[in-house]
Amino acid sequence: MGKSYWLMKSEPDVYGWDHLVAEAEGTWDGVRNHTAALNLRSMKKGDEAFFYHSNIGLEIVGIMKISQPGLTDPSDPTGKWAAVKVKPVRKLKRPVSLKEIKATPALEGMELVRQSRLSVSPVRPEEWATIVGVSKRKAPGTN
DNA sequence: GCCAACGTTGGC
DNA sequence: GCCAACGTTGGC
Repeated sequence: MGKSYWLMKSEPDVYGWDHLVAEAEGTWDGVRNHTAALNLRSMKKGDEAFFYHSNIGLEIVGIMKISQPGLTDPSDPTGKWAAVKVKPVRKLKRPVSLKEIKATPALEGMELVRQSRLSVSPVRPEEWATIVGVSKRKAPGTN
């Protein structure tokens, strides 16, 4: 099966892109929502994920890859919740904001938009390509 | 099994 | 700070 794409949210004042880069490899744990956990369990090694800054920033800042899938959440004493390990791949040339995503017709079906509270969501290949494309262009309204 | 109350997340 | 969306809990 081919590579899948994901979007993972974190509050940057708690754990942001720079934290992940500083660590070189991070454990994505603490997810306590069944839909998000199901998505975590569906990840395969080598899958790629957008790193999204929630609450502060509200934008996709970088791309990471799943380095170790199928882990048990080390922060969960019951051992029922899932986790994965991730490595940073690259920072986007410029962040792509939620506002811009919502303003892009090709992205209005994204889980990020449809279910805003979901912290780990799938991204369709065409949506992934659209966002990467947008990140290579100049931000709207700037010169 | 239904549903009201409550808690949490996250955008605005 | 507010509120909508969603999930969980507990009374009945």
